[in-house]
Amino acid sequence: MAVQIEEGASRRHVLDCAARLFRHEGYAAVSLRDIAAESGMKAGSLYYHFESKDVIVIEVLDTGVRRVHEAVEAALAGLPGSASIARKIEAAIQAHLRALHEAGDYTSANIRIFGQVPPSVRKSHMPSRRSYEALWSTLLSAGVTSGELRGDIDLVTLRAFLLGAMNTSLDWLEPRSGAVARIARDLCSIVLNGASASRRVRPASSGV
Amino acid sequence: MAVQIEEGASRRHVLDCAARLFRHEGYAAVSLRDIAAESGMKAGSLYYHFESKDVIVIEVLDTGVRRVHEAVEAALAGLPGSASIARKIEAAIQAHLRALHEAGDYTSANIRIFGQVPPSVRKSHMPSRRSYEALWSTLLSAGVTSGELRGDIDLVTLRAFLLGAMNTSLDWLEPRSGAVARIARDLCSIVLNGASASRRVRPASSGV
DNA sequence: GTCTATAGGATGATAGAC
DNA sequence: GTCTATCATCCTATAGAC
Repeated sequence: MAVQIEEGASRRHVLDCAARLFRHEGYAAVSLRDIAAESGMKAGSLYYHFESKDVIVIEVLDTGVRRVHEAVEAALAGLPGSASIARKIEAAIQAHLRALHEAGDYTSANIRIFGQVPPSVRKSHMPSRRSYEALWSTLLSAGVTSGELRGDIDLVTLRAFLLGAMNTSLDWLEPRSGAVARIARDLCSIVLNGASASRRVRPASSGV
Repeated sequence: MAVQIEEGASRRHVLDCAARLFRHEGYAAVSLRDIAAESGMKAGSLYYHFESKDVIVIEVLDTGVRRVHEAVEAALAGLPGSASIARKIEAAIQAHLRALHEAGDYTSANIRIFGQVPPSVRKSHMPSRRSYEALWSTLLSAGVTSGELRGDIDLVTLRAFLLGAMNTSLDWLEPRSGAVARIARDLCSIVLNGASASRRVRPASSGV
């Protein structure tokens, strides 16, 4: 048991360092020498743990999506089955944004470098992405079926905009305390009051 | 006059080629040799027209934002001054998405490589971005002032989500005929019915 | 204006000592 | 498991011929 725990320890350490570098520097700007130095190693030593740079990148990408996926699943599992779609979407948005901004380097690195990696790497990573997107498709479809979401909007479009809007928040949101919660509330309000089949719950109180 | 027209012709040709390559391959994957080959030149010849790779990249980035900016300004100028904010936002979204998907390589390249360029390049390019963002801030602020948009949503957040959602459509939207118009309509409907101070105009007709 | 040639340096990956 | 040393290749940029 203890053997198994220790088995991949330094491998995991290298991945942690790689994720941190990719997050802040981007894909192409991070060399194997950089990853090695950050890990307290020399470049050649990395090849004992990984057979190529691509393998490292793919593992960072997959881990990033998996953590967001698990965070959102956990948030949904924490709700009663009878919860409204609105509540579920709000919980999912909150969990996605928290994972992106607070849960470390893998999630941020994933969004940051996905568009920069070679096509072969992206291809290997796509199944993880598809799996997470399916969670959202299921959620939104259930909303349409139950009548809580409008039926006249293409769900692929809605899902893409939602994920796109959340992910680009990495580019401009400085992670101050409470900021993520506020952003999640605003985005949820914008999207839900547009996508919900019912009329807006609370009208804007603009004046006195 | 004819002299001036010809003056920067091959310089412009190089930029066209660079934009096309950056759009499809990303920033780091495109070398000066690639740009030269695409332009029908050798790498060394580029230095007659540009003093560094950074200069080429910055010019591609600035041109990309400028074209979107001009397209949106033209769309707004084509509306009567009395047009509602909703109509103006719809026109702006439509113009932004058309410029992104149909108006060529500079606009797409800009979105694609912005996150990949060195910090010094990004810094040089920021004024162009800020200028375009100001257009949207003005538009949204006018909507709040006139009472057509809710006053309880942070406008920086709204603007960032709108631009983010539109820009990421490059990642997943295959540019079929009519697709852009449909996406623009859907996004506009989602955002406006959430951000508008009035209640939803047309309730979802889900059945017969 | 475009070419060839090359400087000067970084990169991914491999071989073999320890 | 980690090291040193190195290969082969690529890069941006420069110098000088034509």
